[in-house]
Amino acid sequence: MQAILHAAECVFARHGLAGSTMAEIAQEAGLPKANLHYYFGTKDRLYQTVLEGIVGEWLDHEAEWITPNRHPAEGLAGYVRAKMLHARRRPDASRIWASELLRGAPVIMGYLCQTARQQVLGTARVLQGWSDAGLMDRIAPTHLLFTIWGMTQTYADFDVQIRSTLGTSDLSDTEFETAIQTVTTMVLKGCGVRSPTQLPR
Amino acid sequence: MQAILHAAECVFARHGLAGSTMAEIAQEAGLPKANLHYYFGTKDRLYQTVLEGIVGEWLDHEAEWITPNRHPAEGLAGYVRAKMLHARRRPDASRIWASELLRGAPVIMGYLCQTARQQVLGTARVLQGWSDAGLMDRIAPTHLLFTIWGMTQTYADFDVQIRSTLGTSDLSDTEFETAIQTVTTMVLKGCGVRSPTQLPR
DNA sequence: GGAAAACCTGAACAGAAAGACAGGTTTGTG
DNA sequence: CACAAACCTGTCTTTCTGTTCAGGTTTTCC
Repeated sequence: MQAILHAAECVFARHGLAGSTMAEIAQEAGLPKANLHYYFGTKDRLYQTVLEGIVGEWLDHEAEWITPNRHPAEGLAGYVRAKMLHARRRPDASRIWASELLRGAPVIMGYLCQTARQQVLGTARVLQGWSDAGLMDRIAPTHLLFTIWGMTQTYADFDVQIRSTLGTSDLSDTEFETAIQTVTTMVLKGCGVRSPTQLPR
Repeated sequence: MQAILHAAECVFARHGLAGSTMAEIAQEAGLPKANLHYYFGTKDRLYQTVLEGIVGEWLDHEAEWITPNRHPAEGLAGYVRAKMLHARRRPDASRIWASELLRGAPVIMGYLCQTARQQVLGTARVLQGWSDAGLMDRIAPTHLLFTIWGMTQTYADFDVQIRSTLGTSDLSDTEFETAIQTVTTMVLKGCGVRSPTQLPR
């Protein structure tokens, strides 16, 4: 059951929904194909289940780090780091999410337009608040989020490109730390975040 | 012939390689299925041909904008704008490229590790030169490129997410101009690019 | 004008993959 | 222990899809 979901996540991440076969997922899970159908009925339902498990992770760190009572230097840095670590720890989840979006999000459109949208707009309001309080530059809050998502997801979704450019078979921890540093710097300086030594709030 | 490639690009962008069928591409092109095979033999070869047409676009603007004799303020802003406009003008191409990378780039791995890598490293050297000349901060040059790619591609690949967040059925020109502004600002400030009023070079 | 080459396509084929199902095994429960 | 419920799986069926091929049409070139 859990093994199936794990195997499915792995296979879906490699080949996408259409490119994955129940047979391969079954083999990855070490189970007969019919077993998957016993638990999940159809391939689409299995995919949907996997996706639902991933969906929550997407906005996880947002509410934790981007809050009104934090200083943006702390909030943004923490958020970026959390997103980057997520990209490193769960690249399969990121890829499935990316693949779903690439197709136009047929399965999770509802979630995207409802729950997700509300939370993102809420986060954007916090960013706006930080700007209004003079803690950082005026910058389109939603677009700031889009750019952060873009930068961080790149490290999960397109790591072939990154690895082939750097010429390594996989990113070392130190190289990845450089990546985090770079993205963090881009965000903090890019938003003109004032030093947090001015007391928060 | 050209119609086939165009139709294929459109369909591949929507469903990915595995999710696309020759029948759908044929229909999109208004031709019988057998015709596609007459020209391209196999589905894989058709995909490869489409991809080869796209591959070149990826690095197109890099050599044009990021050159030693430009000031980084001009070079980076121009590059970002070019990439963003490309994302807007040819989202299908961007999506196919993204989809290929997501799968681990089985088809274009060779290109990626050879031609592409060399050019990217060359560009990185220009960025390094700008830093050395004191025109911008010291920042890991390759990672700077990765972040730019990430931010710009997001607007093509994941535009469902962007549209659903903003609550519009498609991005207006002015909204997109805001996006370009935001990304440009993030990059220029993020790299600490000095004002170009100090005469270039 | 005629032959050869290139172009085109309807119909059939072969393999793969999703799903159905019947029958078997284990687990839980009174 | 007995019975039911849940669990499991080998095999079969059906649908889909990439590909082939035989035969036709148009174009090119002498």
